[in-house]
Amino acid sequence: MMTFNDYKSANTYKGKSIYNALFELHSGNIKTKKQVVAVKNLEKIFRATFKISAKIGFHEMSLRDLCRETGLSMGGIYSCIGSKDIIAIMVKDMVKQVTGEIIEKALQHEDKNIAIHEIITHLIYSTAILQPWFYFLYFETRSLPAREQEDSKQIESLIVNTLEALMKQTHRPGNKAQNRYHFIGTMLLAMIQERYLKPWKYKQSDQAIEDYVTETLNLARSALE
Amino acid sequence: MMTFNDYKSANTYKGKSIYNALFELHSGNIKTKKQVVAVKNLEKIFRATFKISAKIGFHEMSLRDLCRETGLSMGGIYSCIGSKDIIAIMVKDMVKQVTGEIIEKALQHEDKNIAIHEIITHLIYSTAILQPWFYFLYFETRSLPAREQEDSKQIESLIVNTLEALMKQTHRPGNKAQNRYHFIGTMLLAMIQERYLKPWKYKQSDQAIEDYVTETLNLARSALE
DNA sequence: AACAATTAAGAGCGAACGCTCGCTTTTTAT
DNA sequence: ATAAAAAGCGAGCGTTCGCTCTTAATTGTT
Repeated sequence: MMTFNDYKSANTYKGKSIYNALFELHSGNIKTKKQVVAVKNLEKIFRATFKISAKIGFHEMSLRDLCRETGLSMGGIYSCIGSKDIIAIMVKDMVKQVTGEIIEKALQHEDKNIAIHEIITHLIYSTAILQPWFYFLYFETRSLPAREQEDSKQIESLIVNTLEALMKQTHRPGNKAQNRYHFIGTMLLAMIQERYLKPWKYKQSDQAIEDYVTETLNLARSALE
Repeated sequence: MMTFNDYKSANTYKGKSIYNALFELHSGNIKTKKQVVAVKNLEKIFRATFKISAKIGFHEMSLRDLCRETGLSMGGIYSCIGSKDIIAIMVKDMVKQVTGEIIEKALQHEDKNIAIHEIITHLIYSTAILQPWFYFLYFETRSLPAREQEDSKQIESLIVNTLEALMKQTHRPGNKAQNRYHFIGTMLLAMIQERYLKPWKYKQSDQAIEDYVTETLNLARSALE
């Protein structure tokens, strides 16, 4: 099994690079011209947003809170974002992109069992690296505009439906699990989410995360027998 | 296995009775003297709160939204609640009481396997009957005062720890699951929560809920083998 | 019918909200 | 060195917030 550190060092979205991706994805909403400047401030803004929102929620976070935490002024913040609400949309778009790429890549495997393992493993690792992003989207989906809310829910159903389809394709006759694939897919997603939704339970995460993956894969195996 | 309808008709907290319990639990915060009047309005207030908060979140719900949805005035609302924030605390207290009673009752069984089954079954049934209450608490725990937040998290850990302890007590030597009881307990809680956190996936709930219980019990069984 | 106690109403309060805009400072190019 | 461009600043705008308080209506009792 791939270790967390191996995955991390090969990952596209660690450190500052995610804010570069964000800048390219949302250049229309960003008045700041020069990418290096925008990226520097976007990092401040999103770090602060995650920190404050995790404690009190996105809507309760005022832009004055955000000024204090980032060290930027109102004007500085508003030259990097279109509006407060757009922050949430930007998070959704990043999460959607990351998740989509993981699934697309996994589906290229001939062996469907390997694909299932890869989706579970890479999603648990990715949601650990980008924990604040995934956590934020889960709790703030409701404050997105309706159209973006749909988008957010589709990320979830893409995961479950992909897992379900892959499990069906590995179906061996005599296996008792025939009609439970959707339920098992749901359970696997729930376990992926459990890990990034309750960070206080998994503080020493880097050490234990491979065990978490192993246990989750074991659950899948025993449920499928 | 007990059917949902059997459980429902024996349940203490269906219909108006939950608001009577709420009135007795929080009489200190309620200015309205006569219980029948208070209960009538509390029902309106909590129904409206759940409806609006589920869509946009508790903090985004203004008291003017609440007036519109309940048909009450500001004065009418404030004679039944101490403040907006106390609404969230009242929900937390109800959920805590309901969950505590289920676990306490289940622990009276001699047979630990029956106790485990009963906790899973009754929690899934109860969280279906009181879905808006449990859903609300999960998403709004962050907007509670710190002390009440702790209280809310303890409800979760009580469930997981109880399940873990019971599974340890049923441990048969030769069983491979020795060190996984906590993880399995976590998974079972995640499946209980999955059901009440994603209501749009389980609209036809009353029909399928017994299947959901069966599948969850199956997961527990296969994980423990 | 008269009166007291209770409940409902909703205008209005100060505080805080998201956001704008005129201005200053810093960076870049010439 | 100088001018132009970009970034950063923060007071202040109109609005909305949670909540209070006076007043009116309703209810219960005699």
